[in-house]
Amino acid sequence: MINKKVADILYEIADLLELQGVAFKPRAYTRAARNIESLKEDLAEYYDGDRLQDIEGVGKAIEDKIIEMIETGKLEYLDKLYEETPKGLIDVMRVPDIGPKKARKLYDELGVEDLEGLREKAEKGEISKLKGFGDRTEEKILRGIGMLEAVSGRHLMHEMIPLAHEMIQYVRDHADRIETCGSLRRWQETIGDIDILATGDTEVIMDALVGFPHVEEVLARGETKTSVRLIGGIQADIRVVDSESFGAALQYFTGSKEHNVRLRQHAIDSGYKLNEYGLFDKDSQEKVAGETEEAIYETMGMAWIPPELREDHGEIDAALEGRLPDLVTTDDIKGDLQMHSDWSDGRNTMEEMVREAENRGYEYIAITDHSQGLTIANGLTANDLEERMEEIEHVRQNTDVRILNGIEVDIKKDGSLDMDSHVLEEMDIVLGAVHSNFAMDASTQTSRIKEAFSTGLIDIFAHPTGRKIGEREPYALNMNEIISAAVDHGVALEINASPVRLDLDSLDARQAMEAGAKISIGTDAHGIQHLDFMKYGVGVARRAWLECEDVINTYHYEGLMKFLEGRKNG
DNA sequence: GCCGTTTTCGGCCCGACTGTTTTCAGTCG
Repeated sequence: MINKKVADILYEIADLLELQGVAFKPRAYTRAARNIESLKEDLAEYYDGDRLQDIEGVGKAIEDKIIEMIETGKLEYLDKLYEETPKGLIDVMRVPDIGPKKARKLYDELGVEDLEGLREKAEKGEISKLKGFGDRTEEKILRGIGMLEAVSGRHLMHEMIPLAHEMIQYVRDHADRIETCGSLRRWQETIGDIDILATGDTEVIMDALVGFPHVEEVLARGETKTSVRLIGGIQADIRVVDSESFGAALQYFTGSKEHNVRLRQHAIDSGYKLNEYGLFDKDSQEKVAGETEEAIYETMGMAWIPPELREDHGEIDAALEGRLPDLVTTDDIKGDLQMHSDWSDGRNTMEEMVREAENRGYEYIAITDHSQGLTIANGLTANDLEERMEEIEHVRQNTDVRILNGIEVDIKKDGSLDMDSHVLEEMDIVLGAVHSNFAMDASTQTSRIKEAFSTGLIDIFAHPTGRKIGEREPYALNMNEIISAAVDHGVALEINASPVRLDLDSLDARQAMEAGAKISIGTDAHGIQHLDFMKYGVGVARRAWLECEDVINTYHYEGLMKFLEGRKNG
């Protein structure tokens, strides 16, 4: 897929144009980049079919640039922009409170070309002498650079949720009503900052917030909005509104930005104006909705849109046409199809895992310890599996939870499986996964995996891309081919719910669903507390527009068996 | 640079907060 590469260049053009003070074009490039990024098909196929302009946001000029990139691997326009505007200025813009205008001014008047130059000028006190800048700005810049270096940027969901909850608990008693919004409410896989909305006495709530023990610095404090920086450089914004505006504020503060821009445009087109205080009739200025989110969407002629869908990925049109999906929920989950016991690298016994599954009300679980090749994870041999079976039989006698005798079998370099086929045929469920030779090129890696699918022995392809967020890039892969092979062989693709994996991600999962593939959400638990990761996987599934029928572990036990046996017979 | 059952030209979301200014531009979400 060249999509990501092309999108990144378009983003870069947008940044550079913004630095030049060019109006509107940056938005056009950003929009095109976003749409290309979320494209299901390879851009090369649009090129081959002469359909590039079918992509929303791509007109003649951007089409020409994409063609040039595909045909020559270069883009003259980008080189020209570099000559006029140093690339390092894009980093300068990432410093809080520095946008395109200030970055440009620093370049024009002080010759600042990158972060290092910015630091140097700030330390020398040259920045505060510039017109429009002052001592406070200079201090802020120095602090901002330090923060950029300390914080890699976004944070993982499971680290942010406890912090957000703690903060809400701390402020709750002082507020009438309080909710998390932003990317947390949308279940985005990584979180930039914590957004909280409340109603009540503004002064009291803001005082409570800045008194929260983890607050390191108050970044801004106004009448309705306060921003603080918490430990680890995490920013939290709290906004207080009247209860009659709560729905409008919740909508606005949940985002995404792209969804809001599109929704506000739709409001204008329908004769309204939408802001965080309500939906207003354009002519009379009369408020027609605002207390609830539902009323805002409904007044504009559409169904309420679940936060997970609010990414401007087609949800507004779907809502207008009454074809929003009936999204899967955590309550729909009947069992967990990937977990490890102390037979391989899990921390808990099978018995303990089963008790926790009972607590969660599951109908079934699959115990999927690693296979022999994964020695680092104490992978099991055929003999081990026989012994483990005795324990499974024993535990089965004391529980209503159905225990599937499973394995996560390693897919070897040549696509063969790390276990004899007659052993795998005896298992209730087989997960296949790649744990080595990540560095193959895309076509070799894709063939390797398809080869494994063609054995007919794999029920679920686990953590399909192998990525670990912020740690390891996904291996090179032709996802289109993998998905269509999965459909052909009846292999379910996993959404691995471990918060560092979330693999498939929501875009791939949506693509898989649209191609007719089935999905399994598994926690990959290596201990009882990890079974709680299910909610993150469901978050991904919801962001992928998945309904119950798409997700095999929403099926009752009989339904799941039918799927697994249907595969084997098919 | 893109787009169009109000437009093929003239629009392009909207408001809060800060710092540096004496009324507002820039940044942010």
